[in-house]
Amino acid sequence: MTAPMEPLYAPQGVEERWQRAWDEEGLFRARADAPGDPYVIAVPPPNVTGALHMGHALNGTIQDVLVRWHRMRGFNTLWQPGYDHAGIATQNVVEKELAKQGKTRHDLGREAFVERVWEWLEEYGKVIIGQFRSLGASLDYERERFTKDEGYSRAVLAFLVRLHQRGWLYRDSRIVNWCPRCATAISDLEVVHEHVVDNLTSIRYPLADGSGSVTIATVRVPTILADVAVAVNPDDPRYGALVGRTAIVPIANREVPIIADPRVEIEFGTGALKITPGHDPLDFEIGREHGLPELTVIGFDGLMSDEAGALAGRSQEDADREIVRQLEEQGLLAAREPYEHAVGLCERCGTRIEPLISLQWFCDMEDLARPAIEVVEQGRVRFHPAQQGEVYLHWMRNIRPWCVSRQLWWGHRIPVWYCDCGEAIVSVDRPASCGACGASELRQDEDVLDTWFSSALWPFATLGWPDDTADLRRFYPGHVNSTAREIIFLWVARMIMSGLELVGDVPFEDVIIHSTVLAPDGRRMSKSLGTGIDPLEVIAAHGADATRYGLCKISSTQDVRFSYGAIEEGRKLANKLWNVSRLILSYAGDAAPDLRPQALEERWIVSRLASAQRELETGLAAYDFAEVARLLYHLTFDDVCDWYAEAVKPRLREGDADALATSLGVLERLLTLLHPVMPHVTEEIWSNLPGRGGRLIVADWPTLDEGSVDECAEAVLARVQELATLYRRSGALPALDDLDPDAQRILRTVLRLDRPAKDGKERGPDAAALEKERARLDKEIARAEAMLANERFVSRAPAELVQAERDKLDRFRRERDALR
RNA sequence: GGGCGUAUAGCUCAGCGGGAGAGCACCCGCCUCACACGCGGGGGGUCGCUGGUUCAAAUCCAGCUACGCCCACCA
Repeated sequence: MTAPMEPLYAPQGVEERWQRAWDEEGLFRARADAPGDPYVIAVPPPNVTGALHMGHALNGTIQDVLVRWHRMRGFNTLWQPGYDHAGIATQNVVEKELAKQGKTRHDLGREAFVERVWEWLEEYGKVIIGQFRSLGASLDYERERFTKDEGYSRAVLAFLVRLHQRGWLYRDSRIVNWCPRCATAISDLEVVHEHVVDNLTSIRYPLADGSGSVTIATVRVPTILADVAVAVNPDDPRYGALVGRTAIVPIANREVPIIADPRVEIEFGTGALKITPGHDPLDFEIGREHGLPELTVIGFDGLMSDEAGALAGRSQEDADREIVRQLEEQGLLAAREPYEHAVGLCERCGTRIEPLISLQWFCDMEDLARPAIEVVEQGRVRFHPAQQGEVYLHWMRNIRPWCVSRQLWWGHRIPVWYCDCGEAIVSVDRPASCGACGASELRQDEDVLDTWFSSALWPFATLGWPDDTADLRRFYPGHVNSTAREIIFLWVARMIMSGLELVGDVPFEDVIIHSTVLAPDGRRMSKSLGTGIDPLEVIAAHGADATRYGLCKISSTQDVRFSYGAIEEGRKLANKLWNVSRLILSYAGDAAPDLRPQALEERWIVSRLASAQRELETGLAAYDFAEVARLLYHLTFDDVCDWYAEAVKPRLREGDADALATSLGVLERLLTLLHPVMPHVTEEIWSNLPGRGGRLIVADWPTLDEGSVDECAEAVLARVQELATLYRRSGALPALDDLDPDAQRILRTVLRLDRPAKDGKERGPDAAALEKERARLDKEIARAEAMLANERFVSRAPAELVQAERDKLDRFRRERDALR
């Protein structure tokens, strides 16, 4: 014992001390040559610029509970930590720093800017894994990896080369989501949608032969300058005669064909759609299929471009006003009304996305997706909860090409070299010369890869892939990936695809999609809303164990409100555990722990521990951490403290050898079961156990045999508990003659029947309480009798159910009689 | 527009085919030699609404309402 155990458990100091000790003793370390079956989880690499938030805390807790449980069961556990370089996010952070000095990245130039990012990371980045420590996360901190580490970077480039070899990679000018502020393309998954109110403007396009006009509707008036066609649905009876004729785009005065395309919605607007391949994804597709020109009037800065003529350099809002004014003058404005619709925003900076045509690298995904669909269909990869697997499958079955290039400076530079002769060489290392013309003047592609392109390799690039390392052979495939719902597609799907393609096996078997933690009022936790709760502050105030318990407790549903009540419950559990340990240790001191029970309360608690363990293991295996928390709470409070400890106390005082040994055994077992959820307080108490060497973190998890549950003892105790409640409620104690002597002793002990009453305040039978109890029993008896009188129930319900009802009726009648 | 989820005690949630539960809050009684951050007892609920299936529905099915999330090329 390091210090006398105070009645109030204070996690502060204790937790930090154990975090340091476990680490220094190397208990988190995983070695390829260590014994035991491997159990592997890779922590979702947080952004290098990030700080621990509640989602990380929940996810870290879930993973740590699993990892600690498996470690105790003798698995060779590897919980791999690390960081994601987070290309666009990190670049934005450093650009903001520069902006404070009035500079842009272009003032520094590419090399100096990237150098600046590294410096920034050195000073301010990479703090979050350290914050995981305060949660008690038993990560192998020595294995910290970064997606921009040298070895990891080579893996990323090797992935791209492989895709090229497979023929899935291609470069093309296509329409992409362009963020004018970040000045880069982003993937569909990095676009967030927000509802806004714009104007829906209906514009008359005169027919070239002067025979009338066709009216289109748009929310983006300025883009009419880049219109190249008007499309109608071929099945639209209103427009059948127009197809093949020519319309004139107002302002631009351009003659464009009227074409038919089934993707035009007959119901929407006027049923006629202006086609602008340069500024709309659907129009782009229609344009390519109909061989239409691709005009542009908006530039990469989001402003009207030179092609917009007189409006060049103006904002789209200005252009909108100006064009509407002119249309009105010309009598071509048919209608203009407010219209609510969804617009795409950049996930990182909130800027409105411009669909623009640009030259990018794309990867066709169908062949990558096919095996990744199969492994989920076949159950080789399972989602928890299972419905999330359907979400995954739906997306995978409709997968679209992935735009992997980004016009950023911070990231993995695309390993493609261009020669003036037109040759493009895809290679991990810079080629010495052009294979086609022999020239040595090669230019590397300026762009970098999507940050998710590198995260996709996390489960095996961290183990040394593409090299055939001992780690890779030992620790791949892994077992569990626990993550947030919003990155199923961005990350989980791509890991499964890359693992199957590059290593030939799934990266993990179970995908846990954990809850989204909402603020206590049900709103999203966010800094800007002021609804965020910092887990570090919660840990500092209530302790890591309490926080872990609380997070487990609330982790059951898809969305869950953060609750201080759940944390508080965890704190009370830690305190309760601490105090019952003080009780047992103060008596049992140097006894040798034993779990071969003699007396009834011992047989009972040993049985309870076993059945609770069984339920606990079921809960853990099903990733039902809320159930795990519930079980541990009731096991500790109700079973161990309120009943076992109360019952055994007099025997402990008397120095009964069996009681001393068993109570220590019970305590040890309880600490073992609690350790995965509450590692610090349990380790602290464990270290106070006399003559107990070693650490709880690596202690043996008990194995259960067939006879570990004593149903008889549990039944007798249940009867004792009922009688005690009846007495406490009514002051009346039924005859005990039919009770086991041990049971009578326990009842007398917990009810303190052998103690003299104070101040003559002897509590006699309470007539009202007794009457109430009688009424309750009468009701139960009537209900059971009615059921058994129901012939359909007796004949159709399962026999054991009918028997159970008979047993209940007997018991109720017995108790009713006892109350007379 | 498609998909998913949630509606049970004042609050946060469990239960998911046979006696309405937990924690917190509330009321009453206890400083009982582990813990007053504790112990014991108690009050409080047409289990969102409407139908259906069943001997039996909080629990299964259908529809409705409200809220939340994800996906989506209706301009």
